[in-house]
Amino acid sequence: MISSIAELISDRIGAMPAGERRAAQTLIANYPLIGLKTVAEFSAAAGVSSPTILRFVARLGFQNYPEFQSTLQDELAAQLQSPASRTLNPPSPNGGAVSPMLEATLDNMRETFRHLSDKQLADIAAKLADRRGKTFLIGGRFTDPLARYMAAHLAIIQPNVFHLAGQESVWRDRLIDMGKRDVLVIFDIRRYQDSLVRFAETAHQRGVQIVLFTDQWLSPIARFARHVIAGRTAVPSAWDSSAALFVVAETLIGAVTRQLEADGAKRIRELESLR
Amino acid sequence: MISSIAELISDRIGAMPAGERRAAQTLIANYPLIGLKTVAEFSAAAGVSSPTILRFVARLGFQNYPEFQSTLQDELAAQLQSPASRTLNPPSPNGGAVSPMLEATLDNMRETFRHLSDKQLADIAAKLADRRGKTFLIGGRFTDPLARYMAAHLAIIQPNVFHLAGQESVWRDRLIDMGKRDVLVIFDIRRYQDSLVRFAETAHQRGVQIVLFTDQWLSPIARFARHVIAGRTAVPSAWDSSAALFVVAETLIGAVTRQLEADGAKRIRELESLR
DNA sequence: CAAAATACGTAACATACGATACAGCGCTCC
DNA sequence: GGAGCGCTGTATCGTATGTTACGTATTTTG
Repeated sequence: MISSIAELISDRIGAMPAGERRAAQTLIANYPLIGLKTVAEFSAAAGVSSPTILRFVARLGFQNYPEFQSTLQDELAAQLQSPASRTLNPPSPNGGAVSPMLEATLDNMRETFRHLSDKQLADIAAKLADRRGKTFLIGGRFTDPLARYMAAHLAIIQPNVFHLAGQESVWRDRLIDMGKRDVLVIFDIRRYQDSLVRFAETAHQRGVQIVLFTDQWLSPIARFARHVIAGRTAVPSAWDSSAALFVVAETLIGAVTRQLEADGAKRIRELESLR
Repeated sequence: MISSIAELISDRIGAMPAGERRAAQTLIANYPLIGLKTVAEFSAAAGVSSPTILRFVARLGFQNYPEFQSTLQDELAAQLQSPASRTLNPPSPNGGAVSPMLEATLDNMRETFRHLSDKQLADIAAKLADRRGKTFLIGGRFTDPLARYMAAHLAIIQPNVFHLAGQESVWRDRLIDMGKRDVLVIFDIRRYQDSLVRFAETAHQRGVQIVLFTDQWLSPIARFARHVIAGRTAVPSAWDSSAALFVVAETLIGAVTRQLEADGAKRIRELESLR
């Protein structure tokens, strides 16, 4: 079974004429980047002419050069999504089914945070800590618990935090309370829910600022969102993992708490005395 | 010092207009591949027009789109040359407040799983997959969302899964439905809730098998529990972290799903057709 | 609330890219 | 040694791509 272009090449390189073989070798030498550049650059690097490059990719079975490039990109994408596969096997300390799941989850978190700057988180935290407006939280089928989790914390350190639960008609009616100063935190990963998208759109039209927690393929809500947090969700399981988003949520909770420290501490003391 | 385009983006994303921010988000979401495609494809993926993409790369300081692409390719080349650098300690690309939180969380997970044997997880999974009895889930103030999350998944692959919500009196009355063959999954971390402890005790007396998710100091419920999962919760924040428990929950969900594969798949198909 | 500034998209444009036709060269096999 | 075949490069063509100008919508500011 041939899965990568690199294999395909080494399989057929024997049956190639000299010029095309040089093209093949140059591509293998610094795979796959040369293949993503233009035909002219590729040909220059290989020391052959453009048509030779084109004949080369044609011999590999591609209809045209763009098709060849797309395949290379897809290959690269698959590689980049699962860094674990590249790490020359972390020799699993306990060999069972646990390890791959844990490793994938840890990778997901690292990857998620790699693309998440302090500044971005700080901006969102500032927005959530801004007490001039209300904060609403809602999630999809599997992610609503994350919304609840976040709401449970935020509601303690500041007033006007609401988790939208129950039937669609119930929370849709609450749109009437939402305005420019309010923030709506939405959790939505595949398969994206129409009801949430519609809800987000309406809220957006009312000027509500949306903070979206989604997966790397971005829920359609992203187009209405002020802030988008894209978490990695792929794990060796039948389900997607929300763990990375969960950790981002916890990080945000911590950041908001820090910002509200003064007021928050006072509030917490008050709450304590209420018990 | 800004070394990668990704950092450059997260540095300036705050100062961008809406459209360009969408472009930035889509690029970050599946970095860097979108940026290697054509302007048209990029714009389509981001849901904006081509000029917006060009203005976006211009704002990042590039003279034209090809220059932007070249930089991305160079970056990719450097990454591909040294795969290890990605996984072995990403030398914290953002040195701010994010990193300690993330690092602590990752440590918590590793520690949690270090004391968790495959066998233990397999036993619990087997118990949860045993369809002769019912499964109840409940959690404390901050952990109830974890119970919900788990219930949302388990309820799909098997019948008789119930999340206990609402007022204490409501779920206490449901004790009457619980017996020897049933399983009660409880999430309880500091500060442990009396109501939950009492509930667990009664359930235990009725012969219910208890699976407890708690922190490393062990909730008093541990006395009654058949299985105890102790997760690390310490993070540099005002709150404890439930992330490690969350990952254990996801792992269990995966394990149960695998055990029920045959029946579960049939169930899922049925559910699909119900929509 | 009005006016100015900024941002965004549509559409036309120019360029650079991939594709193709053709000619020259070398190699192989009578 | 000559004829035929195959491989390669040059030059040209059509097109897809990046670019720019302009009008409209939206937001911001006084």
